[in-house]
Amino acid sequence: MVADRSTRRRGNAFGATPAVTLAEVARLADVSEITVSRILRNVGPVAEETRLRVLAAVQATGYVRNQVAGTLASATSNLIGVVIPSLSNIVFADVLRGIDSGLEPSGYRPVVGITGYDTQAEEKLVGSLLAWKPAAMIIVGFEHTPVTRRRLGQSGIRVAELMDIDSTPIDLSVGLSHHAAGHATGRHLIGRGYRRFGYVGHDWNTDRRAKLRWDGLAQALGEAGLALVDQRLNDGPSSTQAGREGLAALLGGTTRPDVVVFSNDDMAVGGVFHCLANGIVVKRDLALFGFNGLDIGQALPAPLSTVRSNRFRIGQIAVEQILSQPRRAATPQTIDTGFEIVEGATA
Amino acid sequence: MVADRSTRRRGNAFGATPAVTLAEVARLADVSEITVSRILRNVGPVAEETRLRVLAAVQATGYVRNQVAGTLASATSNLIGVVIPSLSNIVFADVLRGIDSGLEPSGYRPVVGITGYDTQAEEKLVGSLLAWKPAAMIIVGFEHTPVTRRRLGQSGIRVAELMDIDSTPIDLSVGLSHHAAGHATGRHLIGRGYRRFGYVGHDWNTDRRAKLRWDGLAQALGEAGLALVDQRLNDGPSSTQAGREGLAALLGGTTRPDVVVFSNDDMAVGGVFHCLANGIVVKRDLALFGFNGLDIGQALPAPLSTVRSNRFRIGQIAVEQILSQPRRAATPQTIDTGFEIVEGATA
DNA sequence: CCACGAAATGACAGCGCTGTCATCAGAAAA
DNA sequence: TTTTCTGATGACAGCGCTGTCATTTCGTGG
Repeated sequence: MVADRSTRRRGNAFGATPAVTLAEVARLADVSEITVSRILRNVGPVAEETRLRVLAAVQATGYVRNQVAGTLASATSNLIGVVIPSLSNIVFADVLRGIDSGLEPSGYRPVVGITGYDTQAEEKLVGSLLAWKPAAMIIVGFEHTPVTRRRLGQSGIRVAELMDIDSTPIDLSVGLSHHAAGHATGRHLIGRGYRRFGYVGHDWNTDRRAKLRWDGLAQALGEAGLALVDQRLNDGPSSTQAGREGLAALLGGTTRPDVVVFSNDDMAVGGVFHCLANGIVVKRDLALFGFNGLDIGQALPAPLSTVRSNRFRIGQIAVEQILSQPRRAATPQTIDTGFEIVEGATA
Repeated sequence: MVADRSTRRRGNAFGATPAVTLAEVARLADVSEITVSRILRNVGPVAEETRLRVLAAVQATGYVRNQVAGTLASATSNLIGVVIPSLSNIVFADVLRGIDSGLEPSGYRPVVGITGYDTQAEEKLVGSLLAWKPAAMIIVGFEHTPVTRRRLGQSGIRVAELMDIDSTPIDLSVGLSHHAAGHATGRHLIGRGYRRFGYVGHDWNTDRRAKLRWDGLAQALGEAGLALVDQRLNDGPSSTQAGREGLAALLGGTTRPDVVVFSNDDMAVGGVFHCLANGIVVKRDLALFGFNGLDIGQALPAPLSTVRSNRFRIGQIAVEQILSQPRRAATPQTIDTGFEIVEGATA
């Protein structure tokens, strides 16, 4: 005998609660399912009386919409895949905040994945996120495996690559030119009279953008007939501690710089701490310069001289673009969110 | 005449790509859909030869699984709803990191929502996350509207409330006793000889845990026959700047404390900066104490004395619990992740 | 040479919802 | 009064997959 298939499964994977369906609400309100569906989605004409009756039934049953079924039926997802390298770095948390803030009024929800700066991990992640048929994907950077790039390309959905605009995007990129930021840093500091440049940085393999800034800086120096007098590269990720140690090491060298550019603010703050702990008067004895414009840098006893990247806006703008223009343009687009030199008091 | 319904819809909401289905892969590999499904999910016995043929077909078509359909059919979601108050505070970013790290090997994906410390916003969020029929929900804190609490309770899925264990959870709570942490702070500092306690804090309305720590501190002081000599409460969120200003205001008062306890490390770091900028020698002139054990505090010229909360572990443990025990226990559980006093050099 | 069990595969229905017509009152227009 | 809308509601099929049997195929022992 054939089992009763009509009750084969109930509740979720973990064998939880029965789950009220549209059908039950409809029965209770004495209307058809589709009418309930319409009311809950605010589409089509519905008599006020009916609406109230249905809403009461929803209330009474404790009905919770099943977006999974809805998404399948309508082929309209309200999920947005978000792929970021890390949450340890506040920069990406800022981007994610921006994304969330842009999404907030729309009802779209971010599904997040963290790659740990590993493009292989990213590949898997993108695969599993695409399986949810998200309405769009937002991903940090341009460094993807060929497979990732192909999948994103073929998905047909909008794909925003953030932070960086120094390459050609799959569909849309939102960010700033890190090369230009590095260059502007060099010009700015040269303009202020500095000549002996030092550099303290972190791992370029996982942070291509830091390398781009370095390139820009080096180019600006070259154009002025200058060159870095010394530099130190830590091979871990950026951190205050790494910046502190990096500056200590640099100052242990033979040539004393008059200004040190750090790969970012985290590192630069570490540099400030090194100076504080060693009686080096920042700016008078040694100028320091960062990148990002983090709050912490501005709260220092002497606000950090740095470049402000508009991370929050980058996330927000990406979302605005995607939501306002749900189909890809014929050619890849790039949105430059720019940057500003923050004078500060350390350089 | 009736339209051809078989082609009524194609691609996603935004009218994107055609989308390859299981059926097409099956046709190409000359097997049934269910066989393809089994192979992709690694279930049931399958001939190696068939597997290879199917995988080749998957490759050839560029097939991407549709988790939405799969979830609906199997009533088994691999989404986990995550609700946090903010990402500006690194503490919650740490928790989210912990969650992600715990989820990573399992294939589950976090769907994130940010409340902005607003329980009304949380209510909406929880509603829309539950609509995705997640396998579980992870949420920060105990402060929910009655509706939120009811919905979470009735959902039947596992619900983890994080950070705090000073209330009875809906299902599971993972965190530390903030009251105990505050109390331990008081005992510790009293033990080191401090008697004139000051306090600099931020808005308690949005951070109940800070209030709990204050309560514990006050209690410890009371038990020793002491009381706070003065305090300042900023009514915004915690920040380095707020801590800096708070300490300045406190020191402008009439009674000079010998130690100042801050509501957290962000605030305390601001306090350190104030001292640095005003020639106050930390510890000799004034001791400072924080809470959280953030990296930034430990990278200061003199490492901050504080209490380490194991935020990353909290997220991780919550996930481990949920995945290893997918059904609710008969009674609510609480997991204490504890805390440690970090001696540091500022108190 | 046949029965039997395990391995491999398939048929079928249905998960819970929504898009697409179709239908049916009642109001407005003719 | 009849026609024509417009507003309100419903019937139906199907989104793409997976759970549940059912069936086929083959190796092995009697």
